[in-house]
Amino acid sequence: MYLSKFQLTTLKETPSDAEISSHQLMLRAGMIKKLASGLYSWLPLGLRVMRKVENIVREEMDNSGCLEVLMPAVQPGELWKESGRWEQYGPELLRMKDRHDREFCFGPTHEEIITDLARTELSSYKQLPVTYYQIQTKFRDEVRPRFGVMRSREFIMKDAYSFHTSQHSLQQTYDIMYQAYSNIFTRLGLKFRAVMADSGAIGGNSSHEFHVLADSGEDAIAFSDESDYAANVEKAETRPATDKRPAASAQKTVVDTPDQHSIEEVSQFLDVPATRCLKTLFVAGSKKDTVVALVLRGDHELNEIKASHLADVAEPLCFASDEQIQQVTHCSAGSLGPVGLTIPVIADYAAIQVADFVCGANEDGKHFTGVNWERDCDLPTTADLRNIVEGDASPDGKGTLSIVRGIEVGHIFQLGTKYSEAMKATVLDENGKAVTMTMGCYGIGITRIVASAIEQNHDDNGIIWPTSLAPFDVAIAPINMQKSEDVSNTAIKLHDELTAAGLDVLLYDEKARLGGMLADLDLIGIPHRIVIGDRGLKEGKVEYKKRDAEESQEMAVDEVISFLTT
RNA sequence: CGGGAUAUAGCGCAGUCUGGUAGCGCACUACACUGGGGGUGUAGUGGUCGCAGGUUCAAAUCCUGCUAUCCCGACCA
Repeated sequence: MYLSKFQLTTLKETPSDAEISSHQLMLRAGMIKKLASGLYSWLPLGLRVMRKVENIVREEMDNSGCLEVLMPAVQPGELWKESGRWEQYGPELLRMKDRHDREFCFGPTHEEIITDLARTELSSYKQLPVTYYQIQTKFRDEVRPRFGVMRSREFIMKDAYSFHTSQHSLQQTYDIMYQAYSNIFTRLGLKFRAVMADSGAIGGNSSHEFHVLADSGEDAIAFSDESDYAANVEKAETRPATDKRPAASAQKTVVDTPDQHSIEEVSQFLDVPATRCLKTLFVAGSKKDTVVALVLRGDHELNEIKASHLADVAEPLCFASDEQIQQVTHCSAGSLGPVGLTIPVIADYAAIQVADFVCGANEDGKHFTGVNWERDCDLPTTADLRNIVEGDASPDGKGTLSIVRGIEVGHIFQLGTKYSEAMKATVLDENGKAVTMTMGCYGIGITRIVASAIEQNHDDNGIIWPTSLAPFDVAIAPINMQKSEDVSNTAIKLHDELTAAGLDVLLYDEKARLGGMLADLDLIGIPHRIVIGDRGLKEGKVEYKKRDAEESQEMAVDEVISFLTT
């Protein structure tokens, strides 16, 4: 491809409304252009990358035995009413009416449509299992679209749906999809992790999220250094400690702590590490007008989802009001502690492991030091109340946990019969009896992958594409091509021969100074770059540099060709 | 939906307080010079100042209403 026949519109300045690197770089490189909030046009350069992602996904899905279909983006409301989601789905569902006043929506997902397809197309167990997939535009009317195509309203997704007559068969396909997803992200050249989702709720391996690792990711994920365990931080469980609590060595003492409320303040004021301070939070109980005390180690954070699942605690979680706290303790939040409380007390597993701890004295401006469970107050019931932190033991008992940030780009889960039952999707089994099909569902955010690949691979100069995603494989930057026949001939020769060898080559044949060319090529992230100049050609050499290499190297023209094509 | 901000050329911004015929940088066009990281010069193109009303001899500027966009929060696959 000659640049003069392509379209490259790069920006030197960063558009002001782009916050994260991938968004800024996609705009600067001229990959996308915003049309309205959450809506983007894909320009030629960006589309090339997206097609690469699509093709890899498509190949791996095909290799896994899935069948590609294409369903309408606009869907009749009728089907959504049948599944019950017309009412359930909030304003995120873009609803509309046609000229006959019939209701439709722009599909945010396709369970209803595929289930309708399956119930009319499939009639025998002999046709199962089957997995359909499509690569298609979705629309979700996000409350707050942001970060460019990372969280846009219209986006492209690969969604797949499988149909089975047994849980066993579903599990088999699920495992195949898990492997296919791993293959896809490996081929894309991305650092990723499969992470357990909904662990506990449905149990077992019923749901996994696939995350691309990047510091700017919206999710925090915990993984073990010695096993495959990996989970979303908000879902990762902590376990009761197996060690014995250290023996008490200090006396319980009341100390004045005027105006010291937060753990940070108290810990600094008394010069006691936060790990030896306990924080006590009052929340609404599950019975009306009751209050429950939750006790956590000072350096830990309450996990509101875990807490709200406890039988004694109201769901959703609701913190006690100042009046309620006053009623129970005659003091205000900031001086609360578990000593002498008459309301139910639930402590986190880690909190009861602390000896000689600091806690509020339930009296304004006073704290206890040297408090010990059992000796100074009853041992409370214990539960998993907190967010897991770096260094915690892995819940599977193997290794310790590290925490990294990730961008969710894939999700596989077992749907069961939620849709097939509501929509009466059945086939006849061996005995000629109608059975409701069991379903699985597998999504990959195509457009989000493009953005997350950039989040994971860029530097100050621009994007560094993994080779499998790059819009072009090789870029040729000829110095003064318009004036030097040597340079021009070599550039064209390189372009033609590399292209003939099956590489996507971009020849910078427009008039520009070298600095301009290099800045452009670094920005758009082409993996291999060849600079050609008269000076080097006198020695028969051109200059080759890999995008992420520190230094360039001199090579003979033929050498470069064989280097890049073998 | 709550809080905050912005809207002037394709992009980044000044001008608004104090009303008087639209500015700067980048990009773009033409020509010349220019071999190592967005170079220089000369000459150009491009804007009914988000929209609608009002005040005024006169509105980008003051007033009213609306719309769009962004940020923080809540919500959410």
